[in-house]
Amino acid sequence: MSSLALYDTLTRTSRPFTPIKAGQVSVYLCGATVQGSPHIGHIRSGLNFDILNRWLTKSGYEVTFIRNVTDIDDKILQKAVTEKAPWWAVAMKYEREFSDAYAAVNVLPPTYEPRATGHITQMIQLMSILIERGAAYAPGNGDIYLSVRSLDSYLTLSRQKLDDLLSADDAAGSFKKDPRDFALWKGAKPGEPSWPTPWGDGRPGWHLECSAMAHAYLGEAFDIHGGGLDLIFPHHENEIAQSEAAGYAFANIWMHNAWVTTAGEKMSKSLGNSLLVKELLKQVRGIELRWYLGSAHYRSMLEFSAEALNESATGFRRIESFLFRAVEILGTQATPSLSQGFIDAMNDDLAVPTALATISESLRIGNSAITAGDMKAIATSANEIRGALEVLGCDPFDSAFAGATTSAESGALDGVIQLALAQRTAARDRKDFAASDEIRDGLAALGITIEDTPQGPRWSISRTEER
RNA sequence: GGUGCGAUGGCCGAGAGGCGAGGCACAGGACUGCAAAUCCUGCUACACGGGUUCAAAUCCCGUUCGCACCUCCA
Repeated sequence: MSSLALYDTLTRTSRPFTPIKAGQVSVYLCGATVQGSPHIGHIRSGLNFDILNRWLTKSGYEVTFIRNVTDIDDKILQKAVTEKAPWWAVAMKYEREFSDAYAAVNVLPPTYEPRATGHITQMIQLMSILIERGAAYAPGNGDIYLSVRSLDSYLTLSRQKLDDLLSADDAAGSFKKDPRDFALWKGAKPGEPSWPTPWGDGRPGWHLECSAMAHAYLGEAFDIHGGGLDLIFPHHENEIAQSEAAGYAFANIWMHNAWVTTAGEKMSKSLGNSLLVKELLKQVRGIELRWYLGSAHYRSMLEFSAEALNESATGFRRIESFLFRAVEILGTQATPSLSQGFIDAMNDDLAVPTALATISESLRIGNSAITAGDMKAIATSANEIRGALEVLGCDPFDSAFAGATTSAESGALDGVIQLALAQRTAARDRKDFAASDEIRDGLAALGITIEDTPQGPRWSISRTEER
């Protein structure tokens, strides 16, 4: 039995995972800043860490999974202006879109999903500690800055030197003691939301909320902190700075997922609508989108293409189809189990691509077993495949993916098709192949695929779309 | 300027000193009335130049190219 090793950005090595408290794992994932509709890059992050969550749970840990929502920031305020709506309505609208997108690809809800604006008290408390300890200062304009020169260490995660950084262009003429100091809190501006503090009215800076909320729900030290690669600097560096300056040990392991890229480049928010989750869900099912986004290793860039997505979806249907056939033949649902190969792969820093190879192997064995009529081997393969799909969040029998049609409707549809198939079988029996092919072609034109098996004909909805 | 990541067959995509990952596509075969589905077989790759080693896709040095971050990006 192998044990879990995870890659830690801080040490740049993969190392054995040992939780702080035996049997329990605490995870903090930087979730969305709800300033626009989610694209597949955003959702990939949630999905990669959902696989981590599921694997930890499957491995027997009790997981506390916190994924925040940052519902106040500059871009949300800008958006409120362009959308002519209150900032809180904008934030809520996009938060719902994120929730819908996560649900569509079967990302499990986190244990708790704290919002930044709900934790102003904790932020003020954290700032008080930082000011008291001399790590932060209020220069009098309403802003509060963290003094990076006062820190024992800084930039350990990104391995940069403070003096090598290009200085921020807003540094000139500001109230900052050092141009690299960053704002924990921003003084109130006319027309913008603000909250009262001992140092004057204002609103949170970008980084403070994660330190405050991680502390609120996971305590001074926790196991895993995750997020996108682009958060390493400045967001995570600043979280570390704030938290350590306050005397907290903070995260034990840092995990970062890579991006979805297009034409070799990181997706940006100005890219248009084509890669929004809600658009792609018009092309493939949620389970297929998940299979595609989850198939690359979380630390590898995933180069998006419509062809790759379709190819991936086709591959998934092949696996799914085996499970459906296995259930028909066995007359019983597959019981999820895990092969040793799959376990070893997942334990090796969530090596999903290697894990997928084990599914392919099980699939080949399972399909051969169907041909051979080897019930025991069919069951073993089906169980292993279902177990693997469950961990990857792609179990086709998961109620999360239940279709929208009612059983009455699908029963009626099956009845109609069975009638047609009976006609076709009769035609084939009298060797009237012109008539039988006409029926098959007619059904195909309606998007229904017919396969002749030793157990008789079976039908399925062909989901392959042109383009 | 600083700090990282990467380059693998027609395509996608793992691996990280020695035993051909896997998938897709393609070709041949089995099965089929023909298909579909499935199975079998084939397709032997690691950017370039040096070096270390009995052995390098993997380690070291250099080069080229690509990508990213450097204070409100997942």
